[in-house]
Amino acid sequence: MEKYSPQAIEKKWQKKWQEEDAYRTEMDASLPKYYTLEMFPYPSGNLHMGHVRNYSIGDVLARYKTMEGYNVLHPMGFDSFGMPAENAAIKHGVHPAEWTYKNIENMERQQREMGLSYDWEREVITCAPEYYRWTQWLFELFYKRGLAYKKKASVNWCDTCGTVLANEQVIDGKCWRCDSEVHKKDLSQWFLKITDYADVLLKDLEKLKGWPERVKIMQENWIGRSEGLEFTLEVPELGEKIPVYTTRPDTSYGITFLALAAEHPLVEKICENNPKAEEIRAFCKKVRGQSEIERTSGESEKEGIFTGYYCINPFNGNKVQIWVTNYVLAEYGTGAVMGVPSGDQRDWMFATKYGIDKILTLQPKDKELKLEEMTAAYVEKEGVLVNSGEFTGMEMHKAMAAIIDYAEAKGFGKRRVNYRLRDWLISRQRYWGAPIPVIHCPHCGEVLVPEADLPVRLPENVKFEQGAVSPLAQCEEFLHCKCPKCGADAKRETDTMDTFICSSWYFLRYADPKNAEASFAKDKVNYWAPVDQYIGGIEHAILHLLYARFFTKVLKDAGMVDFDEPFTNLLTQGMVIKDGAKMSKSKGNVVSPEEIIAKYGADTARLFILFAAPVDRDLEWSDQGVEGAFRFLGRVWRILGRFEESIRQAPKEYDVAALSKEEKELRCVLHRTIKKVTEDVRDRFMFNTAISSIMELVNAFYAFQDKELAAGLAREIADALLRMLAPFAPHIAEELWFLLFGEGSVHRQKWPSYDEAAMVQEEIEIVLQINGKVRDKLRVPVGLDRAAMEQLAMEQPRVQELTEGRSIVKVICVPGKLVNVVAK
RNA sequence: GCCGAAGUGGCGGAAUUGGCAGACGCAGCAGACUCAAAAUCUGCCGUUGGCAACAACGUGCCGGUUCAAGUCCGGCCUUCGGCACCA
Repeated sequence: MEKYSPQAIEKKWQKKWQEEDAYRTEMDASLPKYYTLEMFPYPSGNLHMGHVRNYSIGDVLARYKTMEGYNVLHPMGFDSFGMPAENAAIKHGVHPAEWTYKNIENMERQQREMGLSYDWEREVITCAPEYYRWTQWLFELFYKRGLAYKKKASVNWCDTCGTVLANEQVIDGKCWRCDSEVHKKDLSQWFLKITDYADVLLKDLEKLKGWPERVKIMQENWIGRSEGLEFTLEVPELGEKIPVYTTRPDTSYGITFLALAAEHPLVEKICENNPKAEEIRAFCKKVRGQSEIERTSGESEKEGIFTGYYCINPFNGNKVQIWVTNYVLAEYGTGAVMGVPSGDQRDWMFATKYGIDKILTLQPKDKELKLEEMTAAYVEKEGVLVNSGEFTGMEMHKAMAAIIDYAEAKGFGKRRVNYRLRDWLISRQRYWGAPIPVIHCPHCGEVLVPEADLPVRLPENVKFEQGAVSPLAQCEEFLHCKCPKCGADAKRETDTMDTFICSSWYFLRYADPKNAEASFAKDKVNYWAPVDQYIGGIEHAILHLLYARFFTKVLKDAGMVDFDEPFTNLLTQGMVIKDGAKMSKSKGNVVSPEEIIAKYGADTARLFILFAAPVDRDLEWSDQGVEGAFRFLGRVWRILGRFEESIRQAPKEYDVAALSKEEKELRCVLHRTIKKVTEDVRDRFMFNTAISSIMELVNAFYAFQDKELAAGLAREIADALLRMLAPFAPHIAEELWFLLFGEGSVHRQKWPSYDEAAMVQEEIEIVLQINGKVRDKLRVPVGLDRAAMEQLAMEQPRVQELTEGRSIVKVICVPGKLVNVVAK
């Protein structure tokens, strides 16, 4: 055998696999299916180590499940609409499509060089008209079901990107892509009604047993369900009622002011014929002009202005001042909040600052509170009501329910559930996205583009200029059209869809990627989906994973799929870091996968990245660690080379009983390794320890390098070793399989099974402890009972020596493990 | 502030059900091979004391349960992540 040379053998097998369509998958209802999926990448141009990790994990699973006899779907595609392509167009004058497809070509090449077992026939590219046609079709489905609507709203705007953003895309008040500050703008925009599904998106998290707890908690927080009371306070002077929402109805008797958001619709009415109108308007203008960061950051000062008007607390008839403030959110609840200084710290600070009254309504069971002695609101989650009319003396949690009942009975309030989740803003003022298939007709209003006319194609002849409005809005040939209903001159919608729409259903398209009649055939999707194992980064915990769940639920309700959750199991991989920080160009700590593969081969790159850390933890990149992985593959190569002759000539069946004691022990190691690796891969995704075990097996094999070894056993080891190695390092396993066994791919073999009988040892080592400390070790026959163990232990000179002159309190025996002698 | 995860040798990490702490790998040290080096193969490798046998200590900190705790319980500390004026 020649020297291990990954460059030569990897190219050879990649070519062969491609020629033979080795990873083509077809639907086969007679086989159990397994759908494993890695989050598809944005075609930025090059793979980074995060991709390598993601795909290596997925490929191990896909190959392992195939060997276990599953019909495996393992596809790949590109999430190829989005800003960077358009920015490249502005900067370099290259068309986004050209830039994107060039990048896809390069990344595909890199993926092929990794030796990944994708069925490339199923590739999905979201910017292709054959795909976005169906994205548009799905938009129309949502529209017809009342789940897509356009409305004027105060929305997040990023100047740098020149577009609006969804709430989920605003991180700490900044744009998720370019990190510039986001501010509010009043615009007419398209939304998807994800809030209609808030309740079921929350409730069904319970079904996701195979999801990491932290991801579920993040979604739970994001949805933000709360229960409370909505009730109205009358404003007699204006003949108006102001609704408020509270989760603390038990404090309702303590209202001393009412706080309106600066955006509240009543503010304008309040300003009519109001001597303070100018002042109030100026205050609102100032507040609304502030950025999200200024308005919400940390302990920003609470400010407000008294309107001169009063409303009536319906519980006790108290007259309550109406204020406009900077700390009430317009979009949450009703945009108006009851102010209870004694029960809420923000209200306390506000009332103190502006000299507003305070009324105590809650105190601890065993202690009387006095307002004059308090320096902060009483916010504990237990207490008894005071100054609360008929509810005085009631325990607060009982009072919450009783007060809600009271408000409902009197007809001024209602029990209500509230969510933090807002509707999903999906329109983008950009070119490189799927056009929203809507036509605005002066006579008919909003009209959907007829299904037969889909896709609404992106025009190719457009200009890209820095800071300009969307190229689509300037493209006359795109803009002007006829109304499909009445034939009048009409205009197209020029907004495109958020790319997260494209990625909310791509995993379904893989089941039927070339369907030109529908987004997918129902039987195919119901065979393959839901995804059995989804793998990707934690950064999508809310964004993509919430949207995809929403889409799936809508498609279920529309009768298009039979399942209501898209991803049965989710694995969130850790980041690849170097020198303690995430790899990034700005930090200069990027290691290029392409260079690593060129130097050591894909097998080494894959093996290292799977071995260096458990999949869900961050992984510290180590150039020396890569060397180690490479050395290990070399060791495998050499030890099999050492026994090449006997492996080739050995018969499949051989007499195990004739093996020497040492050989039997080696065979025992082999079968224990098979068991361990199987369990680590199948049940725990502990690829790092699976690889360790294979290394231990190889080390045990090396003990025979200068000795005679029964040919049958050498063959048995080589056979199982290569099968186990195949999912991790597919090329070297294939090459050695070919060299040693000739015909047939290792990847079409069955996963090895272990022989319990081979794992039985005649003797095992047990530990002797005195008072819990290890003092000796002892080889004993397997199956020794407690009494015999104790007797044997007590006979040991070491035990006698150490317990001499002491009284034995008790002796604990754990069969097969240890004896602990407790002596005083 | 609320919620969550993590903390083990020089480093990455292992210990799955409470039962030998440190598997496997990296780095380091030594030996074999070689004129020599590289590569390869072999051995050693938690800390302290000791020539050694061995002993003491050791899984963020303090305490507890237990014959036995990295693992269970109570109380903290640190780091990272998510949410955060959500009424």
